[in-house]
Parts: sequence; C-alpha cells; structure tokens
Amino acid sequence: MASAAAQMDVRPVMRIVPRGGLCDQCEVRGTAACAVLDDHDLSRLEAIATHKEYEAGQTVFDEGDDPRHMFNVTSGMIRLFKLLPNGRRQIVGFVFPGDMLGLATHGTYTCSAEAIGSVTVCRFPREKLIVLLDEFPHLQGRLLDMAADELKQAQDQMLLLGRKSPMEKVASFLLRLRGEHDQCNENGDRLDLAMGRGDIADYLGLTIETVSRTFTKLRNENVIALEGAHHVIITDEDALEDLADAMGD
Amino acid sequence: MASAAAQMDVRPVMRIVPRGGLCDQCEVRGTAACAVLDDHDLSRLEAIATHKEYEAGQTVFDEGDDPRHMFNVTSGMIRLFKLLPNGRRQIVGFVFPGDMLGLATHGTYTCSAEAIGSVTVCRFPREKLIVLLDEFPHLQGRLLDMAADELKQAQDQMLLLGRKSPMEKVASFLLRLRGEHDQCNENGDRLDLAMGRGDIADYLGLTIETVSRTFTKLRNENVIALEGAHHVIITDEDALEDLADAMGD
DNA sequence: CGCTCATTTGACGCATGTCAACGCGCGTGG
DNA sequence: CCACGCGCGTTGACATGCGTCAAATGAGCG
Repeated sequence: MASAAAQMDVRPVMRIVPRGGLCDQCEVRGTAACAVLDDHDLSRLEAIATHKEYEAGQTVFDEGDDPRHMFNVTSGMIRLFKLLPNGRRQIVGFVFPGDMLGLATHGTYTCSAEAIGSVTVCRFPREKLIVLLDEFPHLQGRLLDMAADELKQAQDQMLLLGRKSPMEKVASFLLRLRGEHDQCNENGDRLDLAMGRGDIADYLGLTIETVSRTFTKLRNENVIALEGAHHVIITDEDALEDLADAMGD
Repeated sequence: MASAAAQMDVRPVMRIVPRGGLCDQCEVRGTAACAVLDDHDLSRLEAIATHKEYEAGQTVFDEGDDPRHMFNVTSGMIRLFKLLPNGRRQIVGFVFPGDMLGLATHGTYTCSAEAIGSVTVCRFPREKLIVLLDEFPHLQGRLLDMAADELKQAQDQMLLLGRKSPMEKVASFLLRLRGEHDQCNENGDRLDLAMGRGDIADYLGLTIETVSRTFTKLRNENVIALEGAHHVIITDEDALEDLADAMGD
C-alpha cells in the first residue's frame, strides 16, 4: 500500500532501492528532512540510522550535553525546555512527528528534551552525519532552510511572550497547533493536545491557572469546545483569529 | 600559501590580493563571517559587495520584504523587531558591528530592521551570494553554525521573556551587553548603550517606566553607576550576576 | 540660552500570579 | 465490578507587581 501514493503533486514518494530498508515505510517519509533525498542518498542515510523509543517523561538529552545524535521524530511529541536555577521552566518548542531535532546545534545542546508521551525516533550519529553532509551539499542547504524556519518560529514566540496578553497567547497557540495539525493528525477542527496544562503554561509564559481560566473563558464564549482537557474543537475560527492579535484595546 | 601569517593560532589576518580592495581594511575583518575566508575567496566576495549607510531611525528592510540582500554591519547598530496590529513592538534582536544580517532567511524577511544610530553596512546581493555558496562549501557550514548561534540566543531570550522578573531581565541584559562589548567597544566595565529605554523595554518585554525604575534601583543599590542615560558602569558584577537569575525568589 | 524630546518619578488600579480547596478521570487493586 | 487514591485540571479568594496615566526633571542640540 505504500506505493499508490504517487499521485500527490507536492512530494512524490519515490521507490526506495530494494534493500528491505525502513525509510520507505517511514510514516514521516514525505515530510521529514529526508524528503529531499533521492533513493540512493536515502539508502546511505539509512545505513547510519538507528531507532529508539522513549516513554512518557523520559529524557532524550539534557542542556549542555555533548550532541552525539541528531533525531528525526517518527511518532509522538517532544518538549524542548530550559530551566532557571530556582526551578522555573520555559518550554522553547515542541517537536512534532517528522521534525528534525538537534540539527542546528553548535557546541552543546542548548536546551533539554523530554518525551511528552511515547515517542519513537530515528537517530543519526552526529559525526557520521557530518561526513555525509559533505557529500550531499543540497542537504546542507536544506538544513540551513530548516534552521531559518526554526528561527522564524522563535521570533514569533518572542513576540508572543513579550507582547501578547494571556488570551492572545492561548488563541495564537491553538491556531498554531491547528496549522501543524494538517501534517500530523486528526480531521475537522478537532485538535488533540498531547501536552498538559503545565506544558502549555511553560510554553506561553503563564501559570497553569491562567491557562485553565483562559480555556474556560474561550469555552464560555463559544469559541472552542472542550472534550476532556486534551481535546479542543475550534467552533468559531474567526473569533479565535481576532483574539490572537487583538487590534484594539 | 597566500601569506606567511600562519603563526597566529586563531585567526591570522592575511594580506589581501593587491587590488585596492576594501575588505582588508574593514574594521570587522577579524570577527565577521568573512573571517573564515582566505584571500582568494574574499576577493570573490568583495567583488559582489556594495556599501551603504543609514542614518538614525532609517529602515533597512521591512518584515515581509523579499530578501534581496544579506548584510554585514561594519559600524553602528541595528534593531530587529516585529509589530502587532495595534502598534505593540517586540525587538527580537540587536545587530552589532561584525554581525551578519539576513543570512538565515527562508522566504521573506521575518522581521523589520532599523538603524539605531548611524550605520554602515557591507551588502551582498542574495542571488550572487547563493552562487558563491556553492563554490565555498565551508562558508555554508559556517552559516549553519551562525544560524545555530542565533537560535541559541533566541532560546535564551524566550527564557528571559517568559520566566524572568523585570530585575532579572535588566540584569541579564546588561551582562549580555558586557559580553558583546569585548568585541565591539570601550574598556573597563563601562558600557555604552546605543539604544534608548524604549528599545530596551521592547526587547525585554517591559514598559519604559519599568526599565527606568529598574535602572534606578540598581543604581541605588550600588550595583551600577549611570553617567547619563546611555552609559552604564558595572560596579558590582557579582551582585549583578546574582540578580540575573536569582536562585531563591 | 532655550527648546524639545527622552528619561525619571509619582500615584493609582487592574490583571495576573499566588495560595488553597475542590472535582474529575483514570488506573489500580481488592 | 466497584472502591479507592492519586494526579491533573478547574475554580475561587486574595494580594501585589507591573502597567497606565500624568507630571516633573534632565540632557542634548541648535
């Protein structure tokens, strides 16, 4: 069944060389960084890849660690965060299935990474990958583009953290999730939040209580509906977009 | 082979080919991205560079613009910022002399850039630069490293914006400036702030008034001394570092 | 020397953090 | 299958830190 997908216009899934590889069956084959590779390159990449699983809450790496690996998340989600001495935490990003992790790392890991739920990754030893990079110049360009995208997201997040109200933060967060959701899950306007309220709070620079109150307010104003704490249905998208960066006030 | 400058371990300033070039006299020759280039590469780079000046407050480019150029700031400082519809502003970074600007740009510029004071830049047409990039693979690697550094800074800033108190923000800001200051100016522990209180406020996610009050507080506690609003002398560095991320509450 | 704009200082109120109690869902074990 | 307990989420009461508004002071520049 992996074969019949060739009619998609955007990114034709090419046949892989017949070596019983895993990449061709990979669920994120079409979206991950590997998507720019042709079969031959991919087989080279696959040769150095190993797979690993993490369970909920498990540490993938810590800030300051020597970056031995680069990761491609094949299922589940990861939170990236930094800690202050007294325990305060700032989540600097969530990693979705298909996203690369640790590619733009110069020196040591700049933040810690934990599995939110169960996570499976495809792992590349950094040294070997760097050797391959010299062989695939277009892959290096792709990495630069991906770093640029991360930087853009980081800038958006700085705007959010520094200048948005709690309501604007939560609304922006939901809309951004809906954007990702195309590429990773579900249908309709139903979002499933893998992360808990604490993660959301630490991502948006708020407290758990404020996040919870804001969700409640959105529900009471019929902008969203909640099916349990981890499922959100956007019922009034226009209103949500207005709330995400309110003109007036 | 180009020169006998090999005795310096870090970054030998090599003689440039005799073409009356400008790069060899460039004040940021030793620190800018160009520092990894040897004479031959540099002369190629120089061939596509043009110079430009901006006066205080002038726009270098706007968010959303097509990224025609990459910049190397040779003197003065630039603020990078994003705006919200109602006029709120978040400064996402300051560009120091020697820093590159617009290198990790994928698509359009992700933020706007304005000269803080008088600024001179070295400007490279993007298209031509991309062609050169294919010829200098080590330059591309360098760009990726620089993007990684920017990303690290962005993550630090997210931590600051989301989880630090005004006092911690201002203290962190001063310490970070002191870090940069090695590479750009002055001596002793005297910092000169090119930017005004409004810029600092919009960088730290505060109001002008809170920034001003925090400076005053630092002065009253003899942690810093102020010589006019734009000159800060760090008189108690240890205290400042303690304030930058206070352990206990 | 005086104007103008940036910065500082003050007074005040509100939004959001803090502390605390409650409820709910889920997994576990009886 | 039900009872229990634990962790997460919600809701409430309260306090305060920071933003808002306003006025005074000071610095830079013509």
